[in-house]
Order: sequence, then structure tokens, then C-alpha cells
Amino acid sequence: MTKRSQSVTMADVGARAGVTARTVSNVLSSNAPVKPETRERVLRAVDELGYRMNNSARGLRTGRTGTIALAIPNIGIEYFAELARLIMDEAARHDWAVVLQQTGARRRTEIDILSGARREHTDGLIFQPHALGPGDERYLAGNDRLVILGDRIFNGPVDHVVMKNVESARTATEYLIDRGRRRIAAIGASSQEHVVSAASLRLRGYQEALRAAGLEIASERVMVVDEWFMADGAAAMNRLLDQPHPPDAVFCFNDSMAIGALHAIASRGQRAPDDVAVIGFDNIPAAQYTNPSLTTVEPGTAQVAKYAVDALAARVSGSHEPPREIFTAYSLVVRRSA
Amino acid sequence: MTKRSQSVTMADVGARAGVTARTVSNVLSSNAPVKPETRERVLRAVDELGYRMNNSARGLRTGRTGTIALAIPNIGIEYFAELARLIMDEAARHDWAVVLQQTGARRRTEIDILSGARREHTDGLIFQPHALGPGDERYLAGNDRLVILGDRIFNGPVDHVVMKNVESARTATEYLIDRGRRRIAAIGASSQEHVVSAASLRLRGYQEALRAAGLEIASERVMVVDEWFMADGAAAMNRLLDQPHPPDAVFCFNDSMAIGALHAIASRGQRAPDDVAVIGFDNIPAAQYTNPSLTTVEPGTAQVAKYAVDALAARVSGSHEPPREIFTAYSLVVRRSA
DNA sequence: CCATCTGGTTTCATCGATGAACTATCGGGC
DNA sequence: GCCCGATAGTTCATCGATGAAACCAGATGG
Repeated sequence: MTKRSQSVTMADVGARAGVTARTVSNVLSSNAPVKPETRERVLRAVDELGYRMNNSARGLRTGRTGTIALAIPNIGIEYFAELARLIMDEAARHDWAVVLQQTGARRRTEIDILSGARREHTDGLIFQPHALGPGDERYLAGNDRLVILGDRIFNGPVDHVVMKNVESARTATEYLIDRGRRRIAAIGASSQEHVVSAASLRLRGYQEALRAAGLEIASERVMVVDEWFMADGAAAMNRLLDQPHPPDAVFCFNDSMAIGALHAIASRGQRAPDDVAVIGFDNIPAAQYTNPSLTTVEPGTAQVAKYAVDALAARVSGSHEPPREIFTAYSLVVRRSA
Repeated sequence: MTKRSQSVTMADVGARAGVTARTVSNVLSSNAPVKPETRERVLRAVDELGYRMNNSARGLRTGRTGTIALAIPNIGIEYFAELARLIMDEAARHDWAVVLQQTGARRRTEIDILSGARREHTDGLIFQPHALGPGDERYLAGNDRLVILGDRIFNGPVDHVVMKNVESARTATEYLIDRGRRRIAAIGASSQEHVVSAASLRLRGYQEALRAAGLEIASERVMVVDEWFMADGAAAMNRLLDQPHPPDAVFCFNDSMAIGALHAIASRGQRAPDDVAVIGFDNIPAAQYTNPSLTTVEPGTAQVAKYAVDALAARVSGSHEPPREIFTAYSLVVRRSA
């Protein structure tokens, strides 16, 4: 209609409806009282002119953008896709749009995101770090309105939504032990053992279970990987099966690697769980549809999403309560692979 | 440091560096000449004060937000997760942030997104419609800076990046015929046949191949589904296997459904490809790691992402060339399942 | 009859960065 | 010595919505 669809402003709408821009604003945003028939006329004018609110202007004035950022390592990992989906659903209930940022698990990118370099002035940030951890608290500075996901990794004053990584990993490993497995491998350890990460916590749970059962903790059965993709899981499984005494069970630190492991097992003509039992972590939707279907740890992903968004909402609306650490409930989902 | 981290402005930085806000702007954004040592001082001040550009203000002035929207049905479908990943990578090269919107494949939501109700004043929109199609051109009005993905569905004046759905589906079906299969089913048809959609185009390719080979097109072998999730594929496959004369092959309109189908087959103690050959569509990363690995159509996803972002970039920088329709290259990726 | 209140609307300044236009300084070139 | 052009900065208005406060009925109450 108009030459530049951008250029319709509240003043234009007001002119058409016979009121000022301020009244248009009152109709569209404010809770100030407006006479019903005026409201009617304004809304009609909005419609006729195809008016769209200019969010930059509103954002400049109010300091709110209506957008939050979600920073995750890689949306190609199904768990993060699922997490993103759930978080976006929650965010929608707060009328937030979500800007997605992939960190690629790179330290540099994670720092950039925290320091705001890549952050497009959002109202808040939900952040699942991978490369950053304890000792990096300084990068949190200036980030009120921040929620950290996934692991308990910062000592700094910031809200965390965390899984019971150690406990749930121990539960998964105990399950394998209870089913009579004795040579239990782990896939997904990190090359930097000292860092507190999902990898090191799940590894600890695994080790605790073995130790409690009096089983040997064989270092050659702990597979270190670069990343947590299916390809990494498959490669690690192949290396395990090449060993002189291959394992009779393997605990993968996420479902993607478990899917890779299942594939490697089948490719070599072996069978899960008969030859090797496989257990995963995350309970992604696909875990139900692998062959055999995947036994895995349900870490409370939906809770993570809900708690994270709610915690952020509280910060955004000005809460100054001391940062909380919220734990999600986990459970073991038993299917066919173990 | 400051009470409200938001409040550091270019003027503040300038004051500290002994210049005006305009010069700070020149250093940070403009290509106007600035003396090296001034630049130095300004950058130092930026650092010391922890200054972050206010994107709302800039957006208000320039009319650019530095953000584009990507609207897809559901990021829980792996193909869309992969597509989103690739598009975000491309967008990053244009210094764009990406706001993700899920339509849920709902018509109402798709209309809302096009009409801007849920659109947070972005610089442009990449949109994969599902429920909208030909006849809905009116909803495109006022959307310059729009790229439509996935299928050739609008006659309106808008850029499309489209797959060769009919041809590639025909190729996939022909492959099954060449391998000696005769009772070939299809999973993924839509209940609204008349709408031009991925579903109807892939169905057409399937039918063309059967017809060309002189094979019967049995309507009971064309499975209609609600959505394209793994669960839908599994359910459809189970219905097929319950038939008196079950198929010896099945062409699934996406990989997620194919994964569901593979699972259904294995759950009933049957084997792919021996009993039933399975072929998918999309070549998602997981297709490589199913058991058996999945033969599928590679539709040129990376090209979709690149072309879409480039086309959008052209529009944003003011191109008024007639809208283009860009086709991606497809190929058949042969693995074990067929 | 004046003071007070309340619903409904307007006026005005403002958020922070940037486009446009302008000033100041410094070398040349003739 | 004067003009010109280039370089380095400045000033000022402006983008569009909204907070604050004023304004203006008309109703209520003493």
C-alpha cells in the first residue's frame, strides 16, 4: 500500500483515527484507559494502514527488546535441538522471541557471547557453556539476567539449572552392573579431566558405581572423544571392539554417541544387547526409534526448559534474590539396548 | 561496575576519550576517517567502561536490526534442525543474528508470521510454509525481503529456493523398481491432496515412477499421515505390515518417518532390506547411523541454506530484480536399507 | 458553588546512535 | 598570499514509541 511498508507510524495511525500517537500507544500497549469506540477506530486504522510496531523504537524507550538469546554448543546435536524447542515453547508463553546462538563449543565464542560482543541487546541470556567453567567467573561480570544450564560449573553469583549428572550416571552404570555386566566401558570423556563439565561429572558417576561394586576401573575402557556427535560415538565403539578384551557394556554420555555406538556394533555383525549392552543419556525423541531401542537416562529436559525460562523471567522483572541452583529430576528409561 | 550496565552510552565513552559521541560512532561503525591514536583512545575507553552498543537505538536510526527471522514448522524434526544450523552458519557470515520461529505447521501461526504479528521487526524472513500454499498469495503482501523455502507453492512475486521434489522422488522410486521391488508403498501423503506441498509433489514423483514402469498404483499402499515425525512413520509402517499383502519396499517422504519405519520393521522381527526395503528423503546426519543405514535422497540442504541467505541478503541491500526461483541439486545416497 | 476526583486524551521530552551539514586545521600548488 | 582539497572532528536534528505530567470534561460531595 504505502511505498515503504516500514514507514507507517503511530502518528499516521492516529491521524487516520483522529487521535494522537499517544492514544494509539495506549490502545496497543498500555493499560491506560481508552474509550471503547476510540479503541475501535484506532484498531481499524491499524488494520487499514497495515501498521506494525517498530520494535527498535519501543526497545530504545523501554529498554526491553522482547527477545532473549539462547546459546548452545550446536543445534545439530539432537539433545540441543530438543532443548531449544522446549525453551522456545516456554519463551512463547512469556511473549519472548528467541535468538539462537551456536557456540560450537569454542571457548572464544563462548566468551564473546558472555561479554556481549555477539549479543544483540537482548533482555536476557540462557547459556549452556561447554568450554568455560570454574575459574572463568570473571566473564560473567555485568551479566545480570543470565541463566546457566547443564552443569554446575560456575561458583559465581548466577542462576543455574543443573542436572544430577553424577547421581544419574551412577544409576545408569549400576543398572548395567545389576544386569550382570562386568566389563563396562564409558564413551564421552573429555581430554581435560580437571574441568568440571558434563563429561567429568558423568565420568565420576560411572567410576563411583564401578568402585562401589568392586569392579576394576580400566583406563582403556574410558574413551576420550573430541565432541559428542554420532560419529564420535561410532569411532569410539569401534576402537573398543578392536581391543583384545572388548567390553560387554558401554555407557555413552549422550544419546547421539549411543546411536553411533549401536551402529558400529551392528556394522560389525554383533548384537546389542546380547554382545554389548548400550545405555545412553538425554532421552532424545530418537532414542525410542533406534534398533534396538535405546535405554537411556531421562535428565528432565522439559524441566530444564521450564525452570530456565522462569528463572530468567524473574531476573528480567527485577528480582534481586540470591542466585539459585535448581536441580532437575532424573530417571532411567529402560528399553531394549540394555 | 556502573549501577545499570545498560546505561553506558557513546557519549560516556566519548567523554572518557575526550571526543564526542559522533566520533565514537565513527570508530565503531562508520568508515569515516579517524586518527589512529584517537581510535586507540576510544577503543580503550570502550573496554574500560564495558560499553555495549545499543542495538535498539541503532536500529531505530538506520532501520536495520541486524536480525533475520527463520520460520520453520518444528525444530524437533531433524531436517529442520539441520537446516536451521546451516542457515545460521550462513547468516553469521552476513553478521546476522537469527530469531527462530516455530509454526507448528499451523495455518493460523503461519499467517501470523507473514503478517508480522509475531515478527519482531527483523530485516528479513526466511520461511518454510507448510499449511499455506497457492491461493494464499494475499498473505505475502507487504513482505518484500522474504524468501520462501522448500517447495514451489506460491505464484506470488517472491523468491523461492526449491527442491526438485517430483524428480527426486521419482528417482528414489525408480531405484526401488530397478532393484526388483514391485509392491512399493509410500509414507507421508497429506490428507489434503489438492494442496501443492512437499507431500503432494513427492507423491506425484512416486506415482510417475510406478506408472512409467507399468506397476499398479494401489491406494492402500499410500499412507496418509498427520505429521512427519518418527512416530507417524512407525505407525504407518505398522499399518502396512498388517495388510494381507504387505509391501516389499517403502518410500518415506522424510528421513524421520523412515527411521520410524525401520524401527517398526525390526520390532516385528522382520528385516530391512530383505523383507522390506526402506528409502528416505533429506539425508539428515542420523541417516548414516541407523541400523541398517538409510538409503535416502540428498535434496541439497546446504545449497538451500546458502541460496536462501544470499537471496535474502540481496533483497535487504535493496535489489529490485524480479523474484527468482532457485532449484537445488539432488542425488540419491545409497546405503544399506534399500 | 467550589474542591476533588476520575476517565480519557494530549503535550513534551527523552531513550542512544547516526545522517547531513558544517568547522577547523594543515599542506600544497600556483 | 590565497584558494583548494583532504583529513579529523563537531553540531544538530532525527528515527518512533513511551514516561511523566498536564489538561479537560463531567461527576460527586460537602
